[in-house]
Amino acid sequence: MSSAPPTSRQRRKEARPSELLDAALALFVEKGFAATRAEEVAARAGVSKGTLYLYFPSKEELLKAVIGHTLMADIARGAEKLAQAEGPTADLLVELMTEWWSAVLDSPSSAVFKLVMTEVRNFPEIGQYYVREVVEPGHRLIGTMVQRGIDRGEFRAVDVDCVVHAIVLPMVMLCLHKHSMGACGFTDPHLPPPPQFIRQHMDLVLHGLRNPTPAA
Amino acid sequence: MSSAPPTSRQRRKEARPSELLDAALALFVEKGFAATRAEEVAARAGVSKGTLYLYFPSKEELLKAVIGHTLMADIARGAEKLAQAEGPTADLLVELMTEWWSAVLDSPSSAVFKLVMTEVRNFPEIGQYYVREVVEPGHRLIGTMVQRGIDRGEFRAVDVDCVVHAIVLPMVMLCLHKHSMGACGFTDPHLPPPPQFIRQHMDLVLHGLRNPTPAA
Amino acid sequence: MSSAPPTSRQRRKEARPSELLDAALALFVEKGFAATRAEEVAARAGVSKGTLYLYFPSKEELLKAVIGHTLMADIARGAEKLAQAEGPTADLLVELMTEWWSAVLDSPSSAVFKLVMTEVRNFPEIGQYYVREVVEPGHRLIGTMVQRGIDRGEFRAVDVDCVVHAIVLPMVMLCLHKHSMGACGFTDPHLPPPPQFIRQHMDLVLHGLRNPTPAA
Amino acid sequence: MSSAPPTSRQRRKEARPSELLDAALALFVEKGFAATRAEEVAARAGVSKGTLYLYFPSKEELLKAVIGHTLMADIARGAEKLAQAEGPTADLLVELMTEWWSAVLDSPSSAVFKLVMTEVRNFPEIGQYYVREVVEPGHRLIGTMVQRGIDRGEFRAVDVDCVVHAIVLPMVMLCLHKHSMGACGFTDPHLPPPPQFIRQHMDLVLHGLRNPTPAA
DNA sequence: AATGAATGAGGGTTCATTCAT
DNA sequence: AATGAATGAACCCTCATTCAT
Repeated sequence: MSSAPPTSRQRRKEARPSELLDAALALFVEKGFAATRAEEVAARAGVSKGTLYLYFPSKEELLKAVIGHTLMADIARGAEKLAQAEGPTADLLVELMTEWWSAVLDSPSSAVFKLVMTEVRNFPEIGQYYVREVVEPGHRLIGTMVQRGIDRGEFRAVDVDCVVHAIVLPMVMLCLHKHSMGACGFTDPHLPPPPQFIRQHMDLVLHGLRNPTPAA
Repeated sequence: MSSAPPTSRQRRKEARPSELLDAALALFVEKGFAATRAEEVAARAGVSKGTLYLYFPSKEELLKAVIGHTLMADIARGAEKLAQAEGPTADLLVELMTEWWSAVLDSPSSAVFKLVMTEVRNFPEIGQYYVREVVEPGHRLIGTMVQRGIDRGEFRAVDVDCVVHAIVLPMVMLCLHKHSMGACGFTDPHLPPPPQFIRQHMDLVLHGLRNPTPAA
Repeated sequence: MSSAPPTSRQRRKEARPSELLDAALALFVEKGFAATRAEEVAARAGVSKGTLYLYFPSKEELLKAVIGHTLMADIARGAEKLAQAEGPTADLLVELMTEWWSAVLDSPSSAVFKLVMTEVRNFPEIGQYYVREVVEPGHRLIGTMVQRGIDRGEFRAVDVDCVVHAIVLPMVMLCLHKHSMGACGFTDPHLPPPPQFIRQHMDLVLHGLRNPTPAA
Repeated sequence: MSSAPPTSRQRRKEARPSELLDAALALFVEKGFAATRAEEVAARAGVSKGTLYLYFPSKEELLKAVIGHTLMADIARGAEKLAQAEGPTADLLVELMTEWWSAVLDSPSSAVFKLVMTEVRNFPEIGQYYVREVVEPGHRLIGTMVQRGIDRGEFRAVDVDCVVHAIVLPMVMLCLHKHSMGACGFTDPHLPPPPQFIRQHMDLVLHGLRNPTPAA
């Protein structure tokens, strides 16, 4: 009955918020929230200034929506894969981290890290959201894997949280770098391309973890 | 002739730029460059709006001066210490890194990392300066130490650049965190206090480096 | 042919302009013309923004139509009654003024006085219309009655125009008050309810008119 | 010591708020609050847009200040004169009302009545202020005079409040008219010039008050 | 050298009006 | 006839910068 084919007008209306959020993310990360004009966001999404305000009540609400809208999908997808994994923990971790972070680095999600960093102090709600939805689930996931390695006798009995940080922080830095120095062409000549860097980094950390006398 | 003892007025005058730079660094890092009003900087430095423009021709020039003014000292000091060090490389690295980064984290220098990150894309000159004065000297210094460990047979023959990154990136993240999420009270409950975190992190990395058959 | 009973759609269509005018009058008087949004008028009339523009080419034309549409009927009705009246002039005036103004105060017509007052200076055509259709007929009507009282020896030979003003101005103020201070709950505690006020006021004025030696 | 002659800069700064308030009153009454642009107010006061905001934090605060700033003086002056008056009550009332309202009509104060009327519904605080500072003191003052006339046997024992309204409402209407229809050139041809109208009006009302058997 | 009043360009937001559906 | 998405001119307000004192 009500399944009439959506008119082009309707199709636009449904796509609009997403288009605006994408445009906003790109610009907020590039120039900063304060230095981005609402009109620029609209223009990049291909609409006029007024239209932006049809979908978001203010620039600030747009910012919050940007944070909420992105990452979600990627986080969920990562969680699933990690949870179902089988086999030697070290291999698993290397494989999954390499894959997941490579994907994030290639997607707009990578920009969110910088956006949160630059804007939390002006909009603390952003921080709450980020900790709850990103930091904690992520930390828990990886921590579980590391603990599994220890429990199985594959890893030394190290401090789990510290290892998680050692794994994650450089990855986050990579994301931050991509959207700051990296985007300006200041690519550190010592830095290999991301997937390779990630693998090397994981190897290094896991080498430090490996139990010299496995299940002996 | 000009060696008369400086009057309090003169002393003030010489201190002004530095006071303004400190104020500017704090505010730029807290609110972002674009969201910081020139008058706020002046007020925090205890002078009037007009006075700011007596010392810096524009807000943008003030930003560049802020970047240039800070870090310098800390970098130089660190370089000296590392260069003169003696003894087993691992111990040296742990000791010096712990000490230097702890100092940086406690000083306003730590803020510069965030400032560069947030503003490079709007002012690329900042990036050039940062790479030349901070990234490269720092990388070279630590790289030299790692190489020394390998040369002496203390470390495995790993990729030096990768190790340097593994050492440095989490430290930089710590600085970024301090001035973003951390400043909002979102302290990761898994994160130990900085000096301890640094030491743990260095231990982990160096454990991964250590040669199982030293000088065998 | 066209005498088929009007469908509900047609009935709607004919009622539309009137519903819009009522909504517009209420809102223009409440918030002022400039502060009223076209969409609010439409919403209060139960139609969409676009529909408003089907009936009125612009917000300004809507305003003019509002002025023209109201009052007309009330004015005409009052004129008729006054013209046919018989008996002692004082009684007639008291009776008719009390009745007519009470009716006006209870109807939306009372709002027009305020609307004219607030908007003439921005739309002078409103003033011309108001003077021609309301002020002059009204003044002439009451003036005729007063003159009749003087001619019959019932009233002193006062200045007719001045008396008309003395009668009318407080009534108009009552209307203005109702839609400004009164609508905000600032009812003057000294003010009796309208019909009683009108009667008292008429008594006072007519006491000042009455000839002490009638037809002596 | 601190009585240095005020520089021209200082003199301007002190005069500014007043100049802005005068400009604002004139424009708000002419075009209505909503239809007046902040820049117009500034321009009429001979300053730039930004300067307006140096003295008033928003357009709305400017409106409130306008109401509060005007009338004050005139009200106070009127109160004094009325209080000190001597002689037959009727003469006193005629004299003082004529003089005071003529003065008000010639001053910018007369505009405040219209401003309050047009804007109360959007800014109810205005109403509270107006009732407290203008309506009630004024009513009390005139009421006292009328009561005095009754007490001395000069006036009939009429309803005092009703008389006060009969006296005042036409005067207020005169003020409203001056700044609405009157300002558009729609001068009622039956209306004599204000001072004469006021005197005639007072005569009419007092004739209705006068006791036919004074002190008999 | 220091101040802070003044400026005016710039950016967020609203809303009358249009027009494809 | 009716809708409501889209537009863009207009308006409030901010703030970097200037300059008379």
